[in-house]
Amino acid sequence: MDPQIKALRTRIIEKRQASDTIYHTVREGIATGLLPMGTRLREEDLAEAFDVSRTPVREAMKKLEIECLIETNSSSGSIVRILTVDECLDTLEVLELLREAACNMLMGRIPRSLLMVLEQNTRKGLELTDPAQQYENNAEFHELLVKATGNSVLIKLSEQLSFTERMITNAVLSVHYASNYAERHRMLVKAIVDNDRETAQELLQYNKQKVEEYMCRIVGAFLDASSHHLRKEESTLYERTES
Amino acid sequence: MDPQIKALRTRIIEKRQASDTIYHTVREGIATGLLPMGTRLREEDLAEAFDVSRTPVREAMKKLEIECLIETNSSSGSIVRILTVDECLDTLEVLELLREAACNMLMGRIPRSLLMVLEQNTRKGLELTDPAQQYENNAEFHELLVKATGNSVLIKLSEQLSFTERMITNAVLSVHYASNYAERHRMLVKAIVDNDRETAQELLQYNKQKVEEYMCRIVGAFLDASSHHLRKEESTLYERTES
DNA sequence: TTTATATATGTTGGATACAACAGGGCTGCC
DNA sequence: GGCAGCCCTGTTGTATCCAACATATATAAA
Repeated sequence: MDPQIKALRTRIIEKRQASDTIYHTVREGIATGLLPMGTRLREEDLAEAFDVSRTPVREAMKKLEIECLIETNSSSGSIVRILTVDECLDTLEVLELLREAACNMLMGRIPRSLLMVLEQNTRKGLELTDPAQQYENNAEFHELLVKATGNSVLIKLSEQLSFTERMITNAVLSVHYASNYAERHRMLVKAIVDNDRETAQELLQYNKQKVEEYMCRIVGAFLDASSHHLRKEESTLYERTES
Repeated sequence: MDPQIKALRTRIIEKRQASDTIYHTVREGIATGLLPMGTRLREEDLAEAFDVSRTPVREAMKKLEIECLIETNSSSGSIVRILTVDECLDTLEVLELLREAACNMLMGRIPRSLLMVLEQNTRKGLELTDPAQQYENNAEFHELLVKATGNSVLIKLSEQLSFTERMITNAVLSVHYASNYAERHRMLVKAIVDNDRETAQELLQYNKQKVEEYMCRIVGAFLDASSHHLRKEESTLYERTES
């Protein structure tokens, strides 16, 4: 059994179904990079690691499959799905979109209680220097805003995409996350509170630019790591849409 | 066994796993309204309907569960999840958002081949009078645009939300879908082709308004049908964000 | 009559055994 | 030596049995 799989060994918490525990644990393992893309996931191994039979493992696998986190080949088993560079870029693009939408939905109507939490977040963000922590702080900031919209669907989709972002970030941790973002976060909050659409738009635009830079650096890291996946050419977009 | 469950009886297609067939069939049943919200789904019944054991049924159920299409209570069984009015509105709001984003991404760069398909779609749309067909035509239009972006994540999320939209529409089919939309679709395509952002924005704005009206009518229909679920008050938003 | 307890029942959760299938390696023949 | 066919092995797919748990019900006692 792979040592990574062994590391998943977890006491099945009472009052929670085994398949749930397995699902969440494996999912977390994928996000953190403990189970890197391409890792083989044998049902038997997982069953042994969690000290259960294959049945709950299979249920967990089916859940992960529908989320496109693993890929199953009936004869050769499952692996943690390998994201292409395109998929990474697409994910970050849409995530950015949703976060922008959250800001727009909150314009001029941010609750005071949230404001304090945001203040706390950005204050902490100013002090952080570790890129991994900065990333976490940044993600938390946007998560707070998304949650504040109260739109359950937006919240759910954001969670999904943030998960992938986390996975990507952990996969290419050598790539530093854009720094100096905390100050901009403060300004963004102020703009939303003041219902100052112009400034907010400006900041979001800047943010978008930063994310693009970030994406480019990720692509670079990916291409260094594995040259199997190539960035799609603009021209292929058209071909693809013809089908 | 419920007659609805019986209606699912399907020959298991060779070369496709039973759990897959069950998953897709039940999912489609939920979308079309054959299995209305609240319908009880007993594993045993489904197993009998598909002439398999409970095992593949359970795997299918786990998939549906992770998509929030069914709700499972370990002791009393599963039901097709009952969407609250809030969730319906949230879904339509985000779906609208994604479709807008697709338009923006395509500004000035719509491939000619797609243009012809869109033309075909809108021409057909002008002739339709049946609200159900109009809805289908409308959904197809946006789906085409979304697919044309080539962003796999956007496409996937749109599919998810379109599914829910379909479900909602089928659930309250008495509510007529906004009509006279086909002509606006034509104009929108033209604006995208011409990179005429102003007109596009205007049309999208108008569209948003229409969708809001549509949503209001759905709320009305829902409240008529069941007064269990109430529209959230604005004030609760703040309370919710404090936690 | 009411309440508490025990029991019966319906439903899913988990374990185990077996089937099916694909892939690789080995052997035998050319 | 090379190639083809067969068998073996590894892995998932499915069936079936038993366990657990919650709910409803019936019964007996206060």
